[in-house]
Amino acid sequence: MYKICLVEDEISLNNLIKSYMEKEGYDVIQFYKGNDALEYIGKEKIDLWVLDIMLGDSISGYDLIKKIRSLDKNVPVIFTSARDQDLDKILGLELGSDDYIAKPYSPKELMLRINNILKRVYTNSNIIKYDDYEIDIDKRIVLHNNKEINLTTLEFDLLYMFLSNKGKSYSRDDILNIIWGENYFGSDRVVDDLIRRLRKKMPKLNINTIYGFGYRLT
Amino acid sequence: MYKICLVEDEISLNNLIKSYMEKEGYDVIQFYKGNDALEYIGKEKIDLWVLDIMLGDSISGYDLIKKIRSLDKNVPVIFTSARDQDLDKILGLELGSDDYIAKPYSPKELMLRINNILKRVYTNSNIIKYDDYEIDIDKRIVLHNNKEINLTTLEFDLLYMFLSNKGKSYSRDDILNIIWGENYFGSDRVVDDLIRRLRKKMPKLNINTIYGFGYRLT
DNA sequence: TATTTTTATCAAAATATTACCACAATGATA
DNA sequence: TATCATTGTGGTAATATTTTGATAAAAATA
Repeated sequence: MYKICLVEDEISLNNLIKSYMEKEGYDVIQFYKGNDALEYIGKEKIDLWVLDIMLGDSISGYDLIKKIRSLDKNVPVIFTSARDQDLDKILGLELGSDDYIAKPYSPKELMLRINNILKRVYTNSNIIKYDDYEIDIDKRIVLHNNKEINLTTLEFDLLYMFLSNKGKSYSRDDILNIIWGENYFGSDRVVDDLIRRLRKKMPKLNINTIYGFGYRLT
Repeated sequence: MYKICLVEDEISLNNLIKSYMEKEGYDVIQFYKGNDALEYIGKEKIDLWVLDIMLGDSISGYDLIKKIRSLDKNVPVIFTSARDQDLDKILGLELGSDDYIAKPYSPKELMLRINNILKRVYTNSNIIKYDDYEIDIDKRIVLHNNKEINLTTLEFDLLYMFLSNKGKSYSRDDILNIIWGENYFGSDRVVDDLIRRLRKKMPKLNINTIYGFGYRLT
């Protein structure tokens, strides 16, 4: 599920857009004040920002984009504005995959744009999301709030096994066969330790122990 | 400098796109009305057309493309449209190097498409940049601050493999298959050594080792 | 509750993998 | 054939990872 952060000081518009987004199945974090949004940046991994340029307080959309970009050069951002001259400023930024939509816009149009952008930016990649983790299968890397978590080959394979069948229970034998292959005949206690290492590196992973059987990711 | 002709009846969108194009360094001729555009066709040499299908007056994008094609069979054209069913009609045309983008589109996306098409159609060099390196794929040469770095065949193939999918992790087997082909049955230690040689010649290349798996260029 | 079985944790030991180098083999070229 | 550039090989050193074994903790069982 994509997480969208919406910053808009017109309260009724903000709520309207939010409900549209939620209807579409997005997870929405909304802010009415630039200050609150500014403080929030970096706390959670956001997939798309929708920023009004003119916010009621001393913080503007420009201030927000600067901080956002300092932490993530690629996350898409859609600006909204009522004034044409703001466009030039935005163009001056030349940063990331930005987009612009002039006020007054129809919520429908905004939603179409959002869908398009998310599809374009995230579709060609093979990325699985879990909590705040982003697991890129092709690159074999795991990001947590844009910071890379370094997994060994076995650890990554185990993680991938769990993710490719979320909720499935794996016996120790299953895991040995999948990760170590059928020619491994050592002790099955290695599984415990691999699980331990993965839990340690990715504490938010919900790996359940099934006593007397094996493990499961929920 | 490329000359782009933009035909779009939504005035604000037209202006927005025009300023994006100019920002990118293109020479833009804009029309709000199909009639004006129709009259203009053939007057100047245009490198790329961006046509809205539904124009406000009696002339549609289809009428324009017919006249354009009667004079130039190859000039690339990008259609824009709000309606899905228009897509089928366009595909039915089967003319020239056309492209299609659905409304509402993000200006960024349109610009990306435009850049790609112009590059594909008008340029025959294919140069990838990485740090201070310039890699010319067709000529198979690498420049570093305008000084040529001499790579062997295998080294260049490896470099090209990495560049064609930046960030992707390649297992040793992947690399053996891609570089040496499927009929190679020697030791996979050749991979290490090829990596070592490439690293030595191009030290700024960020080739990561994935212990127990393979390598990745970031 | 006491006992047994299973799992978690940790650090040291064992193992596996990779970097590096020099040299041998190969293959193209003059 | 001699020369040259390139590629493959094998050994060693350096590194990263995994396994092991001991003990503690937790869960099931009687």
